[in-house]
Amino acid sequence: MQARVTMWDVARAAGVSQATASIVLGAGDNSRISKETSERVREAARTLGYRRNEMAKALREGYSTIIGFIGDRVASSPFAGSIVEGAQERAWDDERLLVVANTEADARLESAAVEQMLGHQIRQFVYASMYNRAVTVPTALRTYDVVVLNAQDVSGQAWSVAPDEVRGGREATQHLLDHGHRRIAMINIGELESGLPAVTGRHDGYREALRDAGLTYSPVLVRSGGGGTGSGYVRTHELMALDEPPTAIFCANDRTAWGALQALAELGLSVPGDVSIVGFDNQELIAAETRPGLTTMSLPFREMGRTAVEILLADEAEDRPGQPARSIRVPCPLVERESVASPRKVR
Amino acid sequence: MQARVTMWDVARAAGVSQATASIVLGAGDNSRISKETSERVREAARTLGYRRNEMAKALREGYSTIIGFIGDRVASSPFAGSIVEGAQERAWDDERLLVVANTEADARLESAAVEQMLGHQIRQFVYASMYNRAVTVPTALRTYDVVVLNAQDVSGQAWSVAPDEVRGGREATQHLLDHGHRRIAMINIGELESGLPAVTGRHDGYREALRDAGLTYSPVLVRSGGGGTGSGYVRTHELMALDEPPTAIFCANDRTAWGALQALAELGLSVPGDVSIVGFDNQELIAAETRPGLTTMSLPFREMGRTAVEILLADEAEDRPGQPARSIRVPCPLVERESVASPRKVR
DNA sequence: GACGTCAAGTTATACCTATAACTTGACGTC
DNA sequence: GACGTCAAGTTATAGGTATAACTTGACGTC
Repeated sequence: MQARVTMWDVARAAGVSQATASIVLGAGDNSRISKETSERVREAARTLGYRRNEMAKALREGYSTIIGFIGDRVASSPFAGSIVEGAQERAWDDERLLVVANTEADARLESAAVEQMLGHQIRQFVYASMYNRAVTVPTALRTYDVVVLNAQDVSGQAWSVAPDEVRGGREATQHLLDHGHRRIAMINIGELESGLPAVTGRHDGYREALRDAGLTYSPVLVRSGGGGTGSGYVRTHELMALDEPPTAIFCANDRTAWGALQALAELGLSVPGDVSIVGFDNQELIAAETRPGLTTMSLPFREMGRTAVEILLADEAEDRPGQPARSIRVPCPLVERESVASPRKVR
Repeated sequence: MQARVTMWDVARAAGVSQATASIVLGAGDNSRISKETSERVREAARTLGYRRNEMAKALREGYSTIIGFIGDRVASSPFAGSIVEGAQERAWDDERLLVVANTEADARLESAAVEQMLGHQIRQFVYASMYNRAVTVPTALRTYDVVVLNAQDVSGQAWSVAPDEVRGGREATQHLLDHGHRRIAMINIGELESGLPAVTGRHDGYREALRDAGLTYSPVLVRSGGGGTGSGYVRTHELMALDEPPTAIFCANDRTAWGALQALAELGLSVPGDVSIVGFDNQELIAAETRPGLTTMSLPFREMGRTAVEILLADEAEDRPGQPARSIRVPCPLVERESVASPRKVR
């Protein structure tokens, strides 16, 4: 409504030149202007309701302060939703805006989004994946600041931030060991050959924990499934039909764990009385609402989002040119609910 | 990497003036330039890899084409996640970027976000709420184009887009009526006095459907709960303990429905054999995974997001000044799974 | 053949900011 | 008292685009 207020207006009101207003109102070193003048300018800006035109600034400086967030579906997935939230939050701490683009894993959409963002002089990007996998950063972005999120960069050029799957698997298993379990099964969420970090990493962690506890890895106790409730249900029935059934099951995601709970209920076995369960992902909608509540490893989405933007901003501040990219592993904290207890004493 | 290529470069390469390049490359009427020259310019732009500087454009025009999305938590909530996706998708159809801001319902954060967006010359906003309620559009935005999403605008000044709760409630109930049920209970997700559209609307719909079917509304069959699994569980036990228990229950959300399923399983009653259940919200994680799968009303988040942006863009195209704001109701489609069947013949 | 009309461009300018380069006057120094 | 130094500003400019206003030449008309 009210006519736009520019630096000129502020300067005029304060009786100084536009340049002086810019120096005072800008972020940089303003020691060149006396205290009194500075205050007069700031006061004028305040009363006039001055708001900097970020477009003019971006044009002048050659880049925008907006951060681009490009994801295959992350923004919306109920799964990883808060990854955007974390990123946005961190950006916000530095008064930065975040634009999001969903590419739906469509290369044409992706390159259009990249073009559009580059057109907006955006120079810092988060390139996120819905699930932890290996991705290729679009060529057009290579020259700019990119952090790969919830994924691994194939080229190894860019920084990446992903959950520490191995450690998560190890700690989940360790939690069961700590309660005294010795016969611990695992239901995975895919084939090891897939090479997906979530699949191989959680399994590796499971294996490491057993080894560190001096237990032998028993292939018969390790099953792969599809990641859905159904496979958790089926695999659990198989496991419990063994001659020596497990006293605890580490399910590599919560849906699988839910299926396990259903199967155990059907068998008349109580959780955690007869069998303990640990899940993975901490999907609130499931884990908090099953009976009993599911003890599970939380995927630190918000944290990861924050970290990714943190790296971008630190990068810019330090202005380090050739520092080698690193791959950051964010730990997956254990969320304790009611599905774990000590095994019954047999004999 | 390669030096920035501007319209000047394109113009030079094509042997024309920058103005000509602008006219050809711009969106507007370019009939003033001959076919051949136009083609020459476009060709030059293509080979040079010209990309318009949107900042310069925004500066010149006085507004950005970016759309601002401000929400209390929508962007991240597993609940309404795809509302952003829908908005972004629609924006994208017109090659528009969307910036998101999570305000966490914090007024200071909100006004900072608004300021920041205004500073970026953003002039079109979606103001979204996590759940359907009455909201007040920030004063600073009043002069601009705002569509209120998943909420009602208190002032009635702005357009709003929200789910058609009443119709959803009616259709859910109708679905049970169609299967022959006559004794249909409802477990609500809050007190009617709260005035929340989700609570009152779904209830009104339930009531209308009964009335249209010539049935009397029986208060004893209507319970209010908190919306969680626990309340669904408790209320269902109460309902089934009645002298004449219902043959079907309309649960006003999926978590409540899940609790109902748990209670019925405990009572040894089969769903849908003994009792039919309809939920609301279609939370995939729950509704698709319960046994039996839950028949429920889907909240059209993606659709709503699309619609909101659609309105913003249409608004701009038509350039209609004083057209009165309208409140758009988006229908909630029924998603059929396995929790509804005809009632057992009694006697 | 003087004039109007039209197509196809071109010139000039504004949008708002940040900063390099310059100015001005006061003060200190020997 | 000639000169250097410094504080506290100011002037001028660039950054890329869109468009209003102008130019130029060809053609048609009476």
